[in-house]
Amino acid sequence: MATIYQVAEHANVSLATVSRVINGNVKVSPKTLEKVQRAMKELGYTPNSIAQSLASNRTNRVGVLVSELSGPFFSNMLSVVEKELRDAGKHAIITAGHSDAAKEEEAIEFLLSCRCDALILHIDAISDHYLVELQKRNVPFSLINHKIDAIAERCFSVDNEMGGYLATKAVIDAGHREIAYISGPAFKEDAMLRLAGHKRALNEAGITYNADLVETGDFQEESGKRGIQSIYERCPNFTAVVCGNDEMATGAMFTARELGFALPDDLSIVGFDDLIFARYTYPTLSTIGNPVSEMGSMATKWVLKEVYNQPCDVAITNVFTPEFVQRRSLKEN
Amino acid sequence: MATIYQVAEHANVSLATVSRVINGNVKVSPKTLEKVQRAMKELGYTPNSIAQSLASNRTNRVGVLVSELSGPFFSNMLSVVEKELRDAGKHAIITAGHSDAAKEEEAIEFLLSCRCDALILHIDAISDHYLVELQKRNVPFSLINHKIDAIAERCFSVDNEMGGYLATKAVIDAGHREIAYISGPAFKEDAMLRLAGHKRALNEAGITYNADLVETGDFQEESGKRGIQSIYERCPNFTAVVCGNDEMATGAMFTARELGFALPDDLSIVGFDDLIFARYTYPTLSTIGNPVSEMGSMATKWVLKEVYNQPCDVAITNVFTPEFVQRRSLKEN
DNA sequence: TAACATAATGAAAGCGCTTTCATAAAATAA
DNA sequence: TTATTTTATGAAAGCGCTTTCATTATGTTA
Repeated sequence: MATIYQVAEHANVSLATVSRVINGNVKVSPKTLEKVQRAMKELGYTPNSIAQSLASNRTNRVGVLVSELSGPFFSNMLSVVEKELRDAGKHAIITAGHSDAAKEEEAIEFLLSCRCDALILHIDAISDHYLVELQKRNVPFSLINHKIDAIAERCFSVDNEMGGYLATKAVIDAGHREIAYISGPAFKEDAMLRLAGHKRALNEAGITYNADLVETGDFQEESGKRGIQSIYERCPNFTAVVCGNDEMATGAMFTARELGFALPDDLSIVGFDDLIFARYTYPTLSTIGNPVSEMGSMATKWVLKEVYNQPCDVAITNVFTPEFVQRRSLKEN
Repeated sequence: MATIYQVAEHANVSLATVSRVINGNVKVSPKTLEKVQRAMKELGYTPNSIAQSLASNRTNRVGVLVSELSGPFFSNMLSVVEKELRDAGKHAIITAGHSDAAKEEEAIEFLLSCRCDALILHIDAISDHYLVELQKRNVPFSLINHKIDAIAERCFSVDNEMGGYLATKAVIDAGHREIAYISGPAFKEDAMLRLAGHKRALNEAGITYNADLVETGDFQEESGKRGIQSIYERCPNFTAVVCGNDEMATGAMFTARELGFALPDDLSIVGFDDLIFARYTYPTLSTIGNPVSEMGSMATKWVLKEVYNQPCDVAITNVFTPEFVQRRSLKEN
């Protein structure tokens, strides 16, 4: 592989000049520019990014932490983040935190030890305190799906309360009054916000909140099965169930059938997230669109702008508004 | 961040000695070893991987090319590959080729320009010739889901012919005789092998192959819809349809219902790949398990062994045997 | 034209490591 | 003990770039 020295010699300039045309931040005369570019082309030169990083003290690495690498929720987001970073000439170093505080911190330490220029974090368990501390270690980071007021400008999230509200409102608008709710775990902020939105919609419609109609799951499919089972045993007369996410909704669908409900005629089900498989379930799942890719994109743009000083063509949006996605699993009552 | 110099000074040895304990390949006396290790700990030293790469001419980067970053088929594989590489201290640089020859070549050039030590490739469109040429450019690579006899030892694939055979055999064993087939595109080797397996199963059962019962799709859901529609218009009396992959199977399911089939009573459907959503469809999808994660794992192990000379604890398997996964969409006729 | 400001270029140091080669210390043989 | 081999350590070059600072070439003003 050709080096900058060979290009310099071939173009009959110094290597400093070659470096300048590579980086394009300092002016060189049109004449030498052309000479150098021709030399680079003739030698098939590509800059050695490792050497660039070492000399410039920029690794061009961006650490990305998500809950899971596999699974439908994140793969779209990763795909977007990765693409935008690559287009900007940066490398994504991707890790998973598995919704566990210790593992998440370990993953962040790993990313720091890689000397990432910046981090894009989707965390589930780490305390706000840790993140505020992290800020002081002068590695810039942006946050997805989590909002901390102290650093709101670098947080990108969906309005979960609004999403919860919209889900339940759609169900109410379809004529349902006895509405079960399977929530995500209490320690997850988004789960609690969605539940809060549910309550607000009930309240607005003058429906009294009934704790017997609510069950707490863990966002996994199995807990959707258990959730609907428990609620059914307590009060079997609900006509709709709103779930904290799509995975639990598919579990609820499964068990609802086992319990003898015809779907969607006897029971309407609504999810949250609009995962890819929401279109494959039967009946297809009505849900709340969670713009996870858009959040990823925005978090990436923030990093490119703030850390790498790249111009940003769109306005930075921090909070995204969710939308109800109508499919077949919600039916008029 | 502490550098090797500071560690050397703190431990009162030369930086060459520190380098030796970091890499552990040359012997240092127990006494100095201990001194250096203590110094490293006290200073909180972590080696700068960029500097290591520059000096050693090893980037510790492994390029990974898949068809798509998002979507269920690859996310599991990526998850496995990424984890195994990280555990080995390597970085994965991940790209997508989008099943297009030009884009795939471009992606490979990109990975080469990143100076990857090795590549792990899942290609759809690139010619064998290109790959054989690539081999001469002295970047080692392994191949997933594609077999080239000239470099078989670095190819990791499932026995697609066998998979196609098993799918159709299961349908025949369930008593079906009029079996439709929706194939993947003709230019994809795996699609053709699956179809060949289908034909073999028919042949073995004494069923005459009827081209009217076969339609070619593109492995996307929509083409499953179109495929079953076309076949239905030609000969509407089939009782089962075998699909080249799960995506087309879900499309076929959808349109089958529109055509008035009750599933699985009037029509059995079998897919291929066992994607995550095969468990969410209704009825749940009988399919062929494609060990895509295992192939990814094996391709990674091959790279670690051959390129980085790391010991490998398991035997290298090049060809994986698929298995039929029984669910509800296949019913006795 | 002289005097000065400005733009373009080059020389050289340095980024944090690895690795070769030379040397000093320790172990072994005679 | 001395000579010889083996082992551990250090000095220094070099990996391919960026960047500062000094220098030269060019342009501007009076």
